[in-house]
Amino acid sequence: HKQGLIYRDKRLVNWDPGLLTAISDLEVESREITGELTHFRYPLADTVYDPDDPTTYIVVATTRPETMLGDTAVAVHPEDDRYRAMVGRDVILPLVGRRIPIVADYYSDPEKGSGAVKITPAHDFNDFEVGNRHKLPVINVFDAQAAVSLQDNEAFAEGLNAIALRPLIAALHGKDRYEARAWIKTAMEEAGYLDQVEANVHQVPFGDRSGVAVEPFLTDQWYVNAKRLAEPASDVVREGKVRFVPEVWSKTYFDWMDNIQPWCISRQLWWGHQIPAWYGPDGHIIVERTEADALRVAETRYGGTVLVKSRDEALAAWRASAASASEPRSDKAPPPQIAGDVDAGELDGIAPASSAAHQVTILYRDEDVLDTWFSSALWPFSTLGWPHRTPELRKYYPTSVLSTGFDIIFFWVARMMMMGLHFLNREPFHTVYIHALVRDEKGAKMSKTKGNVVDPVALMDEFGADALRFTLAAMAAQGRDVKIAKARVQGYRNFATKLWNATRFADMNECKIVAGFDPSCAQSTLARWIVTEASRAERDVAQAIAAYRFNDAAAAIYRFTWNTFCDWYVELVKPVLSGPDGSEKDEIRATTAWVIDTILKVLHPFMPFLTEELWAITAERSGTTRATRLIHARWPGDGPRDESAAAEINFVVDLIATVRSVRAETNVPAALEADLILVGANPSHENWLVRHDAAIRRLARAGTIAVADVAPRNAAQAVVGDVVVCLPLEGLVDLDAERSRLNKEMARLEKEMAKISGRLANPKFLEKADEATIEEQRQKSDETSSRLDKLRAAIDRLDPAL
RNA sequence: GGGCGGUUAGCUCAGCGGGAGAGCGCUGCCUUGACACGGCAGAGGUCACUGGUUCAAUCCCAGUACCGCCCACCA
Repeated sequence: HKQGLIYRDKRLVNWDPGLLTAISDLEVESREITGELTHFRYPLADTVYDPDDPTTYIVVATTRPETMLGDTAVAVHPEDDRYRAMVGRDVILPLVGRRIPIVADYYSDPEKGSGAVKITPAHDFNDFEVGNRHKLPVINVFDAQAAVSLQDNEAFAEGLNAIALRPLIAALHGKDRYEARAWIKTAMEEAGYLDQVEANVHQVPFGDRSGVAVEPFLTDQWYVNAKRLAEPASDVVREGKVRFVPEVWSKTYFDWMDNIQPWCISRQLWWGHQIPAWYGPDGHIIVERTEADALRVAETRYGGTVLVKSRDEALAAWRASAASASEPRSDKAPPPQIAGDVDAGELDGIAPASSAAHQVTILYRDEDVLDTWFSSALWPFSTLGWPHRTPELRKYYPTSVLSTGFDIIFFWVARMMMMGLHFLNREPFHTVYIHALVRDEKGAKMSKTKGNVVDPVALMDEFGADALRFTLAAMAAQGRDVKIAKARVQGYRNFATKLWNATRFADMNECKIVAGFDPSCAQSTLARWIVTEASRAERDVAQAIAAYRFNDAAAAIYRFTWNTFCDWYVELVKPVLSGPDGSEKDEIRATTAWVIDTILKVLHPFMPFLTEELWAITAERSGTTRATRLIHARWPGDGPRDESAAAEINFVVDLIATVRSVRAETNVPAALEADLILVGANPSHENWLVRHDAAIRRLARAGTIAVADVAPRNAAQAVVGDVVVCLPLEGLVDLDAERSRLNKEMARLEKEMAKISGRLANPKFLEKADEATIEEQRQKSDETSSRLDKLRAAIDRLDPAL
């Protein structure tokens, strides 16, 4: 206040006649209304009105006929030839009799209505601006409830014949705006000034709490000079000290900051920080942090005793003392009525209190509270004990990342930036992460007032808090809005159950945590492979989180846990765990426990409750204790990698998957253990087959596994890398199904091959594409053609004629 | 009216210059000693439309259509 940043001003505000308060744009909701556009004729002054002669009047159109009571001009476009001659003349406002000018203003749009527009500065934002430009009087014709208020309305009566006005005032004073609208239309029609009424669809703003049409209304309010605060707040984003993620949102921020308007911060509500302003009887305003400070200032100013009372009491006391002060001078007009609800400013001019030492001066505190966003703007530091220089404030301000929705970039983010820079000279955070907005099933923004809120508690009751949290992370892709899909929450609940069961499996197989276990020393390929995959998953998740790509992070840990760990590792390891005790079994047990630990750590940010629980349970079952809770545990660092182990297991996985697919498609009975013959296997393939014999037999439902130089006839066959796997099941295999399966695969590969060779045959491709891409295409070409050769051979071997 | 965004499998959504993906749903098989909130195998998409840039476009650019959001709007 003392720096001139906060001031009191008389302005039009969006007034909610239901709540009797000024409301912010955020609380206004536009609705499409089918109404009427009423065209009135305003007769030219000093001319005889003739309904049949359009040169004797000017037509204006309005959707709010009742506002005509407050009209103080008619505006036409300066370059509109139709009205050029009329500019500077006056019209007589019908019913009222006020003489008002025709002004030229660019606001008037020749394309709309008649091209002439009535100007009501007290009840329309644009008209208010026009009024300022042309120094027009501002005539408020409504009260706070949006009822017509003409009785004792000096601005309205100014320059008019009071006696002639009486019938109009008697008819309209106190009438609701809509009743007044009807009355005026009728009266205008009866007087011959109604030109026409046309149907009209237009947007009308409603208060979203009261459901009442908002009315522009003239009041005294507290304002912040936001422009002065916005400049530094804009600069820190331009200079990169504060970054928006995704970056496009900085544009929204700049749009707001560059066009910032004075910010009305007073609200006529009960909840909130009460404005620390005290009014004295002479209209002086004292702004101090506390009432004690205000009293001290007031005592210096007024002398004597100063008391703070309620507004009503203070006004009554002032009125009484003003009356007694003016008594000896009976020629002075009586003090103006205290009108309106918030018009302390109108008290200017009331007789000042005497400064005699024995006198008592009454103050009252502003009853308004601060706009909720003003209070919220202080959040980054007021929560840390500001204005005191607390240790918390020193340690935690500035904060780091603000995560919020794009709908409050204006209201909250921008204001926190302004306040933080103003009060602490430092931006409140370095990154603003803008997430998507959850919408209802129709795509509408959730709103407490509309009641279309997706209830998170109900979803949590049904699927668990972790499932909901994971869903939100998985859907956090940086789009605009998200429709919450229940099936998806359910899917992630299933994921939680899956992990729970996998952990149970490990427990049943005594996969205990081994203190000091070093996964890089594991000997078995399975262990080395899963450790490699876990390390990859950890890296993927960490990178995605660092890039604020939470959906990618969630997907990476989901895939590893379910598709790699549960679907393959657990299945491959079963023969070992149910086999004889020994060093391999011990190692697999320890590795399994280690991998689960890694999953818990990496998954913890997404499913904190489940993982924390499992963290405790697994330790207890292992007979150990954890150094910390999971939430405080260290994120796993880079784990070891072993690409050759990965190649080996990938071959086994590929083999099993292929055999399963062939069996299913050629209708091999599920219970049948089919023998496998591998053609084209090299020595390491043979090693791998021996090493994983049990797992392959179990997972591929295989009988014996053998290696051969030549494929048997009439067997089902499939290509696995460089190897052809055959299921010699003459009589059991559906050979027609097998032939069509192979042909389908051929067709797919041939299409692929045609694409690749077309590319490689194109000289421009070879000339312009980068080398890595060309090399990649060559490799793909080799792989595809070798696969095609094997498939062709397989189809040939199926032909019984050969 | 101004601005921004979207249009990819039946549904909800990722991907975004060189092989079209996930979850749910759907089809077939499986009561396999962790899990039926499960397992295995599948089907399903000229990536809205039209033109352009490029050796190459679902991806970049322009336009069209439809959908949505924000701002303005009570003539």
